Amino acid sequence: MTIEEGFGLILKKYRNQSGLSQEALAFKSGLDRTYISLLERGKRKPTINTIFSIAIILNERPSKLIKELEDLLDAV
Amino acid sequence: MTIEEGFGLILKKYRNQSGLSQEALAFKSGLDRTYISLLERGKRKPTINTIFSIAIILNERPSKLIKELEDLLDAV
DNA sequence: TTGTGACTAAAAGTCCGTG
DNA sequence: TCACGGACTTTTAGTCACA
Repeated sequence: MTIEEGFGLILKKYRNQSGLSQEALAFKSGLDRTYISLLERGKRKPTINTIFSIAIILNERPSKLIKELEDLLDAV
Repeated sequence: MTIEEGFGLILKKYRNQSGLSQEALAFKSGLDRTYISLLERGKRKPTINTIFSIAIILNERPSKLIKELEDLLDAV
């Protein structure tokens, strides 16, 4: 699994937990609906700013998402 | 302070702690020396992959760097 | 040893749409 | 509600010569 694929899985998980649609998350974070879709499918590598923007909207600490990503990648 | 400026400070701190020059870090991480310089001065927003690459060379967990960045930004 | 300007190639990110 | 695609603009990735 690549870093971006792992990030996509984690993003999707937290977004679903928050009850937000891709479109709602996109709107709140100032990103594009199709870009959220690309991220969740592991087709894009977010910049550090994008990671922070999304994490904040999801009410999570960026480091928590990254920690979970590390664990996911280590687990393979 | 912007996210990328904060990241630059943290990168520089850890690089200095490791005793590596920008050039040495660049060589080990397969990046360009001037790109490391750009990152440390907050002139670039690294992608998630770049963050992971650099953290690994510095023998740190990416989440630790991000955690420190959060604290730095919160502290302001 | 590092900062910087100038640059090209590549990827981030947007906006239109469809099924 | 989402995956997916084409076409697009903006920004980062990555390199070089020079100070």
